[in-house]
Amino acid sequence: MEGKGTSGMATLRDVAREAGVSVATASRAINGLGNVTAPTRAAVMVAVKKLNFVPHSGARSLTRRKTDTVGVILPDLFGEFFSEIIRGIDLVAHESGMHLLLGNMHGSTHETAAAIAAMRGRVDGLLVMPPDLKPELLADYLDPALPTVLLNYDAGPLDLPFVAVDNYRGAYAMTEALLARGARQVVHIAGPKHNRDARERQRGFADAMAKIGGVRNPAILPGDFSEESGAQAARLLVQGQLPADAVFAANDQMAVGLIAGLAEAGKSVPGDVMVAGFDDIPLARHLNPSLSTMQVHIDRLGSTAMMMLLRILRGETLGAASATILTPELIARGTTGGAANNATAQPQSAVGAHP
Amino acid sequence: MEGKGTSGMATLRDVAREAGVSVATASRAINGLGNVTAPTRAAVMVAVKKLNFVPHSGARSLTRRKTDTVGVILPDLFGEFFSEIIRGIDLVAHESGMHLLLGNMHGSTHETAAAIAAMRGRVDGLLVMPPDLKPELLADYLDPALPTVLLNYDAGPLDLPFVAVDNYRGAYAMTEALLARGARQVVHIAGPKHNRDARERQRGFADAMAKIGGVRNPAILPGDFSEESGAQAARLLVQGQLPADAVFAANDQMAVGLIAGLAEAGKSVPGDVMVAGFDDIPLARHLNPSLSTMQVHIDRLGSTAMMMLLRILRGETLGAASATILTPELIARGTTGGAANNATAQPQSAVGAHP
DNA sequence: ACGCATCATGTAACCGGTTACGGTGTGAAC
DNA sequence: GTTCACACCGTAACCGGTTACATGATGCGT
Repeated sequence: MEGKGTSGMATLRDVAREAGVSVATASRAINGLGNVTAPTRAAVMVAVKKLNFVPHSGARSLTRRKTDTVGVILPDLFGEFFSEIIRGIDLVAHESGMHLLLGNMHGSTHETAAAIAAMRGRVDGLLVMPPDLKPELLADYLDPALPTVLLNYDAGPLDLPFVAVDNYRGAYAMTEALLARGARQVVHIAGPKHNRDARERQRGFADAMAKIGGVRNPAILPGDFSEESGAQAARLLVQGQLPADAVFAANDQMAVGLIAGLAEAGKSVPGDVMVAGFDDIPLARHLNPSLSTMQVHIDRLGSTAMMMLLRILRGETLGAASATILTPELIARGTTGGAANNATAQPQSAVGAHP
Repeated sequence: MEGKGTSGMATLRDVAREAGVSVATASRAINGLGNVTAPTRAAVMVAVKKLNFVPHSGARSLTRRKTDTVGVILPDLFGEFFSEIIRGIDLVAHESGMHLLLGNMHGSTHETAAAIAAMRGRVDGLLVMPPDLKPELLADYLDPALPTVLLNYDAGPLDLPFVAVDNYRGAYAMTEALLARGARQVVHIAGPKHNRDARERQRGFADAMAKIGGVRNPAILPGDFSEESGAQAARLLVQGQLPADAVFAANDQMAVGLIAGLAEAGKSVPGDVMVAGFDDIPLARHLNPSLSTMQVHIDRLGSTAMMMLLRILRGETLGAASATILTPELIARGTTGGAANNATAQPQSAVGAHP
C-alpha cells in the first residue's frame, strides 16, 4: 500500500532505500548477523514491516546453496499408505523448518527420471520410493551429489541409505501364524509382479509353506494391490473350486476386496476361510470381522527416512544406521478367529482430524 | 566423471564452454528458441548429455519470474480427507507440469502466517485451506499479488476465488432424510467450534429440525471431528439418558467412533438408533452396517481448485466461475436402515493402489 | 558490385538476494 | 594530537540462468 504501486513485492533494495542503509546492511540486519547497531537494525525492521518484505527464497537459495526443501518422490498418491508416509515425513520436516516438494512418478518409469531431474536446484535432498525399479536404473537417474534416502527399498548393491520393511520376515510370520491356527491349504494373493515388496512377501510366504507346512507349490493367485484384484481373487477361489482354508493377501487393500467377494459368494470369514493382510491400514481394524494383518508403522517409515536425510544434510555420517529395517508386527484379529472384533476397535487418533 | 571433479553439477557456462558457444546460444538451444542452427544445437545437446546438465530451476525461476510450482497449505495432513485432496490437486497439476510445495499450518494460527510467508519466491500461486480462520485475518496473511484459490472456504467478503462444499444444504438434506425415516429425536454431534464447515453443518441441522421437525432447541453434543470425540458422544448419550432415535455426526470420523461406542454399550445400529455422517470417506462403505453419509467428492474439491488456479495463472479471468460450490449427495446406507450393507460394497479403485 | 534485410551468435545487464573486501568513524592509548 | 584497533557500514562481485541489444555473416535483389 506504499511505494511501488503496480509491481509485485518489495525487494531488499526497496527496504534498504526505505531505511536509508545499503543492501548489505539490510541483509545483515534481517538475518541477525551481529555486526549491526541496534538503532540501524530497528530502522531496517521498521522498513521491513512497512513494505511487508519477505525475502525471495528463490534468490536466497541461489547464493546460500541450500533451499531448505526436500523432494519427496512417490510412485503414486493413492490410498492411506502414502498419506501416512507423507504425514510421517512432514512431522519431522516441520520440526526442522524444512519444506516438502512433492513429486509423483505416476507409475511410469520414464516419468521417474523426469521427476528426479526436475528437482535439481529446488531441493537439498531427496526421499525416493521406487517400488518397481531395478537398482541399476535407479542409480542412473539419481544425482550422486544430491543426498538421497530410499523409502521402502532395500538398496542392495547401491550404497545408498534406505529404510525398508522386512517384508520377507513379515510374510513368513503371518504364514506361520495361519498354519498354527490349523490352516492346511493356504492361498496367497500376490502383488504386482515387478514390485519388490510384493516379491519379498511372496517369497516369505512360499518359504514358510515349504519349511513349516511341508508344501512345495502353494497356490498363488495374481493381484495388483488393488481392492478390485482382491475381489477377483475371491471369484477365482469360489468358481475354480480351489480348496482353501486360509487366504493371505499381499496387502490389506486386496484383503478388503477379497472379504467383500467372499461374502457375496456366501462364504463366511473366518468360519469357512481365514483371511489375512499386510500393512495394517487404518481401515483394517474397522472391518467386521476386523482384519488380521502385519502392522507396519507406515508413518515411521517416512519419519525415520526424513531423520536420516536430515542427519546427512547436517554433515553427520550415519554409518551402520544407514540401513534401517523395520520389522512388522503380527496383529491377530477377527478374520483369523483372533480375539478382537469390531466392537472393541479403539479410536486411533484423538486430534487433528478433519471433515 | 569429467571436468570440475570436486564440485557439484555442471552449469550452463560449463555446457557453453564444452560446446564452444556462448551461454546465450546454449540457453537458446536448450530451450528450443528457434534461432539456432541445427548443427549448433546438436553440439550443445551433446555437451548437455556429456556433462549431464540439468538447468538449475532456482536460478531459472529468478529471471523467468515463474517457478512452475504451486503451494498447497493445509491445516493438517491427517486422515483420508487430506490425502484425497492432495491427490485431486496432483492429478491436475501433473498434467500441466506443475509441482506441488506442501505447507502445513499444523493447527496453529501463527504458523499459518509463517507457512504462507515461506512460500514467497517459491511458488506461482497458492491453494489454501484455512478452516478456522476469520476472513479478515486471512486477508492480512495473504499476498494480494500472489494468485490464490481458497479450498473449502466460502470467501464471503473477500473477493478471492474459492471452491467450497455446500455444508448447509448437505446437513439440511441429511437431517430431512433422518426425519423422513421416522426419527423424532435427532441429536447432532458438532465439529470444532471455530471450524467454518462445522458451523455450517450445525446450522443446516438446526434449521431443518426447526422447519421440518418443529423442534426449536435440538440436542447438540460437542465434538472435534476426531474418532475419539465420537466415542465420547456415545458415552454421553448412553449415560446421560439423552433420548435419541438418530444421531447425525458432523463428519464420518466421529460417526465411526460413535458407532463403536454404541456397540460397546449394547445399542444396535440402526435398530435402536440411526447414525449418519458427512464426507463419505472411503472407510464409510466398509463399515458394518455401512455408514449413511453425505458424499463429497473430496478429490474433486482439490482438482477444481487447481484448475481454477491454473486458469488464473494463464491470465484468463474466471468471472462467475470464481466461486464454485459443490453440492454433496445423500448416500443412504445401512446405518439409517438403507438398502446397502457391507456385503454389496463395491471396490472403488482398480489401479494405483500400494502396499 | 553494392546495399540492405535476415539470421545466427556473442556481450552484458539483469533477476534478488549474500558476502568478501575496503572504507569510514569512533574511542582509547601514547 | 597522532596512531592504532575495532566495529559498523557500503561497494561490488557473485550464485546460474534469461534476454535485450549489438555485432558479424550471409543471402538477396538490382
